[in-house]
Amino acid sequence: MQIKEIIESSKRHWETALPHLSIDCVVFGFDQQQLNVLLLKLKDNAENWILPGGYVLKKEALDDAARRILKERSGADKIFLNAFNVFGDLNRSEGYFTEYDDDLWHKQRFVTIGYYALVDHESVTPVIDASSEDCRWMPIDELPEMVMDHKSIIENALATLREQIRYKPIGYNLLPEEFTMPELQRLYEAVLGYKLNRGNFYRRIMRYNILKKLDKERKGGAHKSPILYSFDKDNYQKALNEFSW
Amino acid sequence: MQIKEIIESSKRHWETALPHLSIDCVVFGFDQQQLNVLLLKLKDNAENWILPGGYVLKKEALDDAARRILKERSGADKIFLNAFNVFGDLNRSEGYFTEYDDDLWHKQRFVTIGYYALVDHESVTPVIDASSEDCRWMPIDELPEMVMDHKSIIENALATLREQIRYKPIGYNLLPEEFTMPELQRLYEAVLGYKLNRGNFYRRIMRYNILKKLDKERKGGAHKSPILYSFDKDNYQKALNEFSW
DNA sequence: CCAAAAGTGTTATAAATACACCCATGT
DNA sequence: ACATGGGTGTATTTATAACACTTTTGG
Repeated sequence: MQIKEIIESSKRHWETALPHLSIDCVVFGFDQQQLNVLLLKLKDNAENWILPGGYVLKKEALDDAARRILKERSGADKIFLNAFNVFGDLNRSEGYFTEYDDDLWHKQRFVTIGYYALVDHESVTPVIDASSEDCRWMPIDELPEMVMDHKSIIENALATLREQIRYKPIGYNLLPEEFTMPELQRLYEAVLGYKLNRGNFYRRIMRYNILKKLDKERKGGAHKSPILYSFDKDNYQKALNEFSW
Repeated sequence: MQIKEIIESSKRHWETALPHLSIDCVVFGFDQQQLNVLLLKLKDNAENWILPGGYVLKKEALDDAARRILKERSGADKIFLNAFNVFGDLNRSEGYFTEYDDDLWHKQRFVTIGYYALVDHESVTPVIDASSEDCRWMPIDELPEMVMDHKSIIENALATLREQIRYKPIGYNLLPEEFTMPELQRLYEAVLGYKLNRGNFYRRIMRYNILKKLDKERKGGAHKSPILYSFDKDNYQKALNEFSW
């Protein structure tokens, strides 16, 4: 980002957003192989990547801000969003923007709200905005160097996701509308980080009654066409509200 | 609180604290009978109670702020503190302080970080500060009318506590240094809201290996003196870090 | 003696885990 | 033919729950 652009955006932010408060989104996406996180690379910031984040408008609810930021960054719309932690240490942005004036927006002390989001990999077109030189999916087990405490924010989000998956269904927002059983299983394995037994997974998933079997198959593979499923929205929501997985 | 005092504190807060950001503490204490929450009643605020809360100093980490606020309000020192959620809706403080000028600190739009704290009931002396007319323990199943969204913040904290107790040990900060097995069981029952089987509870607790049996008993009861225990700090910490309860 | 506490035994039930079998089907 | 997918059977282990019995002990 050019100095001029930074100064410009700084003025705008002071006028429109709540100071000292930011939102960082850990956006998880699944590409049928592995779990990925959406990351940005700022211009002029060497090799360091950054979480898509933003600020809360003065008349905007926190959750709405997270949704807006995510939409701006990824084009993703129907998403599962959850505030999972707050990061408010003093030293978390130490050493950044030191060469700028103290009234620069970005140089404030920030408390950031960590949101994690589950999005369908396919429905997302990473948007490279004015301040970024790159925006892309990165696999969670090969994260690049990251700015400030952003890597530990991701690890914290992943730990939360792994706890959640044990007693709440996951997948509604990480998979396309229609998907197959092996795809769902691979998603679970990617989140948990280990293999699951196929037969047991099948029975367990079926027992929770959150799937609708569609009357069609995914053609074109090299082998037997797998059956397509979609989530039963009502039962899925019901399962989300209980906590007994 | 007198108008004059409000105006005074307003000036001070603008100088020392981060705007738009507050902390509210749900302080749980156990009195051998039931689970209680520490609540305040503001002067001039009719029948409405409020959570002990405060603001984050400009050069103060979030967790430190929560600890400080709690110490000021309760005198409690060695406490278990945990940020459990953020409350950032627009309408959460709507209708308060409407009769004051817009530059009043308290009239800002606030995003509040909810912390829950577990404290030893005995070690706390509720402090009635300048702005409060009352400060006391209230049982969680008989909460009074509360200001803004504070009642739902408590319910959210309690739900979090009930989830936590299923896979992490609870009690280190809710019980005195030395305690008996029946006391620990009553604590669990108070948190969960239902009775547990004694024999099974005994075995389960023992299996987790977090208790040190002391070589003495609690004398003076009407019946057989129960054995005193304390927590084995190392193993307790280890159990906290795993997540397999 | 009585009531609470401590510790253990037993049994039923449910859940998790690991394997294995059979059938279907697209190339 | 064969690799993948769908569906089910089954045996083992582990966890949870309900209940009961015994012994100890303070008053």
